[in-house]
Amino acid sequence: MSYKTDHLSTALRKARVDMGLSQRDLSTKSGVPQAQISKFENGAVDLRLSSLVALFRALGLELELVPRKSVPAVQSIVRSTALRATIDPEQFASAQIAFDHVLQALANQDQRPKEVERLQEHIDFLRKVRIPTDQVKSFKRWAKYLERLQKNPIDSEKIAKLMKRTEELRRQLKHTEALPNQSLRPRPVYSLEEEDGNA
Amino acid sequence: MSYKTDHLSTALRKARVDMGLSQRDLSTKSGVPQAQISKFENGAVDLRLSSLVALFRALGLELELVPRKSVPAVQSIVRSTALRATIDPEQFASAQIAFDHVLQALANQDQRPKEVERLQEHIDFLRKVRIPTDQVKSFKRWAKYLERLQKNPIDSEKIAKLMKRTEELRRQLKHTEALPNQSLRPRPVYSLEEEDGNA
DNA sequence: GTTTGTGATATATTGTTAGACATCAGAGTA
DNA sequence: TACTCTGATGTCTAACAATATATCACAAAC
Repeated sequence: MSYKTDHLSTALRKARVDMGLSQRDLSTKSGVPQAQISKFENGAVDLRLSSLVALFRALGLELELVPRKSVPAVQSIVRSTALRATIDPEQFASAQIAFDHVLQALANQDQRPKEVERLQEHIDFLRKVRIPTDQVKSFKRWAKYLERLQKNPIDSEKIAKLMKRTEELRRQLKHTEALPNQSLRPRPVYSLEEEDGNA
Repeated sequence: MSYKTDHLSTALRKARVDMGLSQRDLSTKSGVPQAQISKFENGAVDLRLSSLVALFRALGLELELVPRKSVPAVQSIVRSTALRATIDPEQFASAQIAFDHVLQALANQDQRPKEVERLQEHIDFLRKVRIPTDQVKSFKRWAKYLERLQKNPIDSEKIAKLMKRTEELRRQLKHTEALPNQSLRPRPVYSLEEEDGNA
């Protein structure tokens, strides 16, 4: 790699990790095979523009052409807007769906209304914060557990564990201030149909 | 071209033209064949990153990764710093050398000291302005004429024509204000050795 | 300790750019 | 008219990305 484009590959890796995506996730989102992503991130391949663009677009990034003397100014702008990682919207959406399923299951059992209420409050909190980059992994683990819960019958033990994990995640994020003007329409527990994917 | 990178190709063409470079000039500067440049500018090829970077670097441009929401801010910064085109430094340097050659020839003939003086004044002016993008072509034609002069014996008729063309160019640029703090060390007529190329 | 997710590699085939040349037509100039 | 520069296009071979698929080692979670 003599032509020094390391910054692009490292930026890709950083952006991907910050969004909590694995190489395989990004592969399905962008259409670029996981093997290619790995090679690119390690500087072992000279990608074509089309592949590059596909990768970056999937991460919400654009390639811009900047005069060399304006590079510092541009980078400072970018830094200032990217202090916190934004979880991949699709990923958050599926976490929400899973969470709603669980809540619904709990409501059907109409037991422990107090716990339902607390869980609802927690997810509302998570909905309105942005995850600091170093805690994306925690969020992802939590979301994954939620998905697993969604697929299996729920007993009281699992509910307890969900409570515990949710509160632990929230504790980790307690230093994260809420976004000022993010509308927080209280999503009803029973509305499960409004989501859909976008490629 | 479904992946819509037109802005990169049009930006390349614009930057290249603004610097007064032909596709072949850019080809020699960047190492990318002229045919590829033509195809890329017309969206007929899916270049590899290394080729892209070589092209952009040769024009003093860098590829930067920008979050989609920051793109407008970045573009406005770039626009504001690129109001005027900067002539390719190497190109200007060779124009200077040619000009000095001509001046020296005139000095050796030690005739028309007044005209020598006026020409010197003109080149000093050209040295300290930036060329508006729509007049790059005029500058280039003038520089080319200078180069031709350098290679052939100079007679009084040619001197007259050089005067005419130089003054015409300067007239075209009269609305161009001088750069405020560009040091204008008066280059002596007889120093011809100080230039050298950089790839 | 078994399962799962992760990133790094390997192989094989296919497709296309890279690269070096060669034209070629149009515009501008001598 | 002839000459020059410019950008677009075509041809050929070799190099290499694109793609699909399969492992593999490591770590974390259950």
